[in-house]
Amino acid sequence: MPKSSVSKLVPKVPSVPGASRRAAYSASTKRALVDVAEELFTEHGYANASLDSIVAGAQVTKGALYHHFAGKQALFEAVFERVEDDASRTIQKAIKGHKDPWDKARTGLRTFLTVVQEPRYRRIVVQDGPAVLGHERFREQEERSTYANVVDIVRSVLVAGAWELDEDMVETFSRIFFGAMASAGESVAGADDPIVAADRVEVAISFIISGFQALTEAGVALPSGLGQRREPAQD
Amino acid sequence: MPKSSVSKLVPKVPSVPGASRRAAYSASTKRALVDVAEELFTEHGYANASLDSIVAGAQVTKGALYHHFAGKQALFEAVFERVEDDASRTIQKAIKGHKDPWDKARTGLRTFLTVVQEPRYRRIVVQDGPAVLGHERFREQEERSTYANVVDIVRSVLVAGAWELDEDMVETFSRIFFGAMASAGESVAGADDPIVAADRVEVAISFIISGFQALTEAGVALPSGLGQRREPAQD
DNA sequence: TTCAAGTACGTACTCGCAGTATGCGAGTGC
DNA sequence: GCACTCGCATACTGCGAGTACGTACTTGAA
Repeated sequence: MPKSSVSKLVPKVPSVPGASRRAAYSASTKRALVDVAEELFTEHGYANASLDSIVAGAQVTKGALYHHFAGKQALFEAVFERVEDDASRTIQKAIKGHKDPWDKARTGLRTFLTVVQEPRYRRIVVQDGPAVLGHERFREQEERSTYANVVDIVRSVLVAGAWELDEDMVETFSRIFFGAMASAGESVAGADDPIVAADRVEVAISFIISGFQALTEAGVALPSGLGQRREPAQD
Repeated sequence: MPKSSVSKLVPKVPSVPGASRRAAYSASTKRALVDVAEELFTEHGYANASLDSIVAGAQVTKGALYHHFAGKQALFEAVFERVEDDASRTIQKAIKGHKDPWDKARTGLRTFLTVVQEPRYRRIVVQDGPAVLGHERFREQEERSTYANVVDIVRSVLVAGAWELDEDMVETFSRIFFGAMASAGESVAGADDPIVAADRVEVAISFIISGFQALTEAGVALPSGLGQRREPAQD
């Protein structure tokens, strides 16, 4: 029994000028798939969200799914990308306009702590992301979105501190802060009172940054010429 | 003395006095299962390591597996626990004897950066752990092992800094440093030259800690009375 | 208008794998 | 010695990802 009549659920009409009618419909079902997938992946997790339930939710069949995506993982990746992009954009919006680096850092942190509380971000990016995509692709995706913001902020702060750093060191500091924020975000999201917890995190990180500033004033330099130090791994 | 004629694949003889022969054999197969599972989970990941391949590797059948474990996840949990415990013990051993807190922190960090390079730790704890166990159980497990070490170290450092902190703040700082270390560890493990990368991480974190020390000398206090600060964050 | 080609799906299957039901022999307590 | 239950083996079930193939509707050319 063909579904034939398109009476009920009408997809969005071709909003992209120049695109054909068919292409518009196609894009519409693809979006529907990603929408439903995001919802079910968030609610049940990657492993417990069956493709059958996803295509059912999107009112299509597996044929449609496999026409648009190479498989379950590819579908997840599409969802992942969207969630990450949204998060990244939210942060960028928030920090735009702040020119003082410390101020920018604080705002970025605060925004991140908000974003990380969204269920979809926690589940899809933080929890399932690494396992499903694997280290490799997970990192690749991150680099182009949220992590890039962190690098940007860290660079501003370090430059403001009048430290001369090679890029490797910026990388290292960024990784450290990114991890710190992610972990802190987790504890915030899981706290009884997220607002209080977020405040605590902010205080703690501000304190750490204060340490940076103190070192600036004291004229302490970062050791340069990394890569020379040798230590026989285990002592 | 047990009969020595049991030819090949002899399981460990009852090394636990008081335990019956049967119990010893049972414990042996259980260990074999966890051993093989650890290996295959590490190599192929949780999702791609089939129970059939695990029981085959352990030279038993699914009957044995389901006799000892409730299911695949339970088996993973046993593996996870062991890997975490090993890591925790390694770190504890390393920092034992160091009484200077800063020194202890540095040693702990260095050891952790070594541990996190073990494939089994990266795959089982870092990559698959959160997805398989879920936030809840993952955190529970962590709290009793590696994370506990971090809390210990952070507490020493903060006490040494002559700061008076409530436990919540110790928690917060610990989370932050734990996340920082985990993330840093990831970048170390993925670097072209892990030794150089580890050095960079050490320098960066040492620098941060130096900031703490600078603040100590400057007599800067941490803002206390957390939880009062409010920010109209909707709701 | 017709028609050939291709696109965007739908239908019906396969196969691998986690989990289950059940049987059975070898220790173990009495 | 005897019942019993423990530790495991065998055989099966069901679910879910992926595949092969059919088909209606578009689209562009003649």
